[in-house]
Amino acid sequence: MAEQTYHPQEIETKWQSYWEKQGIFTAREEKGRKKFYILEMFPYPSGRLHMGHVRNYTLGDVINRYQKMRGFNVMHPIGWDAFGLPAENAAIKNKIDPEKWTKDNISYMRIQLKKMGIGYDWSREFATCDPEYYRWNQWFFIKFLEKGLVYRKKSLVNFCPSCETVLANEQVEQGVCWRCDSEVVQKELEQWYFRTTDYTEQLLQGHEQLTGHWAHKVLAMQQNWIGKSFGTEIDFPLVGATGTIKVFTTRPDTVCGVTYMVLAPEHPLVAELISGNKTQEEVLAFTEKVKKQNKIFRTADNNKKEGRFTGAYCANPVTGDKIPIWIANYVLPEYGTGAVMAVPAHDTRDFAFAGEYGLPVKEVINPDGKTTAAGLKEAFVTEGVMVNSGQFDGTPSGVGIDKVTDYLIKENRGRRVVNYRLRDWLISRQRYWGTPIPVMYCPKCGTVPVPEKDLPVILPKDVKFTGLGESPLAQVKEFVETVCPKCGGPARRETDTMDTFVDSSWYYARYSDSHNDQAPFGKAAADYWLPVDQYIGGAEHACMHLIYARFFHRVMRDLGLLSSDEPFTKLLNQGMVTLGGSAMSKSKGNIVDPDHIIEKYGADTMRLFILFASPPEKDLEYSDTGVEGSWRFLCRVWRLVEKISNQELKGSVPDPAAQKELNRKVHATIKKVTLDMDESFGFNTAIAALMELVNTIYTLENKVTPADFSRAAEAAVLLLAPFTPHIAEEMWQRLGKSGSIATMAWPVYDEKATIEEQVEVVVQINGKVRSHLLLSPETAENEARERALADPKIQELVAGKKIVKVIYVPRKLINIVVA
RNA sequence: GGGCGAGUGGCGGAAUGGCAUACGCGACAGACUUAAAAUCUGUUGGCCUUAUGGUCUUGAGGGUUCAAGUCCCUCCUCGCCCA
Repeated sequence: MAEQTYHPQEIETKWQSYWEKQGIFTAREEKGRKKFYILEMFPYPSGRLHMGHVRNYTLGDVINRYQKMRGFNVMHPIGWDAFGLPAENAAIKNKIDPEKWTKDNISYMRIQLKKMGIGYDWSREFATCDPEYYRWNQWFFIKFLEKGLVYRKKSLVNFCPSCETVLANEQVEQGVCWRCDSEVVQKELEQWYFRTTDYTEQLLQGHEQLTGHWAHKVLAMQQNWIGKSFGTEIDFPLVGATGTIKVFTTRPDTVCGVTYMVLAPEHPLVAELISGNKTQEEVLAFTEKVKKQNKIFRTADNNKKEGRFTGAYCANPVTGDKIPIWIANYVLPEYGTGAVMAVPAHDTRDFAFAGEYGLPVKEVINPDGKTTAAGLKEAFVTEGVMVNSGQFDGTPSGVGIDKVTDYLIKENRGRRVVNYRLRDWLISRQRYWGTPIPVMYCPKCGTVPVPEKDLPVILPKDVKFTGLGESPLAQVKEFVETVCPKCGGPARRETDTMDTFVDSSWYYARYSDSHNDQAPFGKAAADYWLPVDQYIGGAEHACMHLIYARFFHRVMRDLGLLSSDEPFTKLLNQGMVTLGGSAMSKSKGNIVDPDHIIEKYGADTMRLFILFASPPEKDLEYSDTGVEGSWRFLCRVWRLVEKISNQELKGSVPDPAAQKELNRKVHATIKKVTLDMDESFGFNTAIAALMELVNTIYTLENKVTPADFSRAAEAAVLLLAPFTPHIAEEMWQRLGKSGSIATMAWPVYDEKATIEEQVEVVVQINGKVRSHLLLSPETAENEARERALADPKIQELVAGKKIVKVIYVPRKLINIVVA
């Protein structure tokens, strides 16, 4: 046997520099030519690539190369999500400048991406920490301000004590920080917000055009997050005082069962209601304590409900009953109106609270329309029939919701309202390594935006990192102290920076015109390239990046910067790469380093493994033997081409049936691979089909002419090109072809050639396979039936039985149903 | 508690309602070799059977259908999101 001659290390660097020198993946706008914009979520430059990156960028590159071969004008850019906390933490820990740390990481990871053979248009590369980029964050901030889409407000906010900064709602998962898993606490701070809620309905409605193109799961997550609910707002007038408490409820049918009212401790009426009360001090202390509690903890079902009576009462607008007003930890200020009408008989939490404090339970919904004699053991939360509700008695609760609401509207005590869970996006961060918020505070003029001509507000260098307290920028005198552009007097700069999700909300649009220094991007370029045709990334961004970007896109549209409604036409969410069944992580010590795989087997083997091991959406378990298998397959294809280039093929007497079969397999494979690429992201099955083709070529090697063999091998090499581009280029060259395979046209199949002359048709009796027939695919039903019944085995089994019917599925089966 | 998704050989996985287990890994046997690696050939879901063959099998149980991994209902387990 010949010595191994496939040396990926040599050919991979050779073709990587070829692609770069020839500018194979440099994209240019070409009017009239159909574009395809493929993008993967850009990486945070954490240091080195991990297998998750490898998967993400490999998937993107397969689509990139495939669509290019299909004739599209493809743009496939890359850049760096370069602002963020790890750089700052590294600075605190190792006394390295965050900028240097970030840029060193980028340099290393850029080399890694190139070593993977990803075909990027590097001319469009940028990092979000470049002032040329973040100046446009600042520019957007000011445009948003002009449009009233930015505002500053003091309120209780999520604060991560470990990251020393506030967080947006989306960045708190189950009560802990999305980045570091520390428990989030509440702090009252004055902060900047983007008015995402102006676009709530649009974000929801935009789902219509994304349905079918985005993972159902992601759309469902966003829908949950936006949390639209229809309900009734009811006014409960205070007793012995003017004013009302407004509550939002989705169950107005239970209004007669209200036995107490609960306000969130943050509710604006609290102070007034307890004022002058004997227990005022104690209740106040209680509200202060609860305000600091974690929200998830407060609302958890199994958490102990705590509350205090305010001493005040309100009246039930339907029954007129006098209702005590309580304050409790389980009501949050941001849900609905921050006040809840408590119906212990029909709400689990209210029931628990009532039990804790001995409050009455009044049943108003019952499955049979009677009352439960023994009293309720738990809340009855499902629908039933209204009881104890005066004029509404006997009404089914579904109907009751409308009836009660109509009554309240007539009485001017309520209204139909739509409630959303989505809040405005808190973008202030008390950190250094981010975009400075371009605002200053002047004692005379108040809050003054930095004039457009003065942008960018540059992030100062040589900052001290104490890791404590407010933004490190506050310590930089030269930065903070400035001059008010309005009055010329002294002013202080805002020292908070922007959430880094601002950076990633529009980077995909910047790629259309990366180096524009007059605007974030030109309209012509944006209109040519946008939206992104295919976006790829993890589903963990469903409620963060993917909502923010959709919001931003629409704002950019309304600013006249671009013309589409949605940023990402199609979205593919790749699964995780696991080892030992769990996600790779440093702390678990189950890391596989892509560099090592490339060193040992080359990038093509790594790419092939990752594509073949699992469909893109599913989790993928790393396996050394799986990598070996991919390597073996590539060696096998390589030897195929060597037989041609070394002219080892013997010109044996060709067998026409084998020639025809090989040709059929070639066309069937082109068809299978093409459909897998176009319809699903069936890269694993496409590769399986290629393996079958290669197996067939070997099997028929001695029964076909060298020309037949070469044609089949050429097709295999072309089909392999998007997956394993280096070896494909090299083989293409060795097959005597000129030009880069990356620029070749995708092979076309002949439908007629894919049809088999004879197909095996199964003969079933009562659904059980009893025999097989070889038939032409066009065999008519009559003939097929005769052939089946003539089969000796079938005759034996059918003998003496009555044939009820015969089902014939051409090319598949004949099912004889006997009595 | 609600919503969504998943559950198929020893393993990763494949199957427009039409032969379940393609392709790969692993394992076993053989060829080549002094030997090993590499490569090549063959076998490889369970049970019964010398074989031919039979029979069972896609988390569990029902149903629809000539035919169900696939559609419907009930349930179990796991994952994710929301509460």
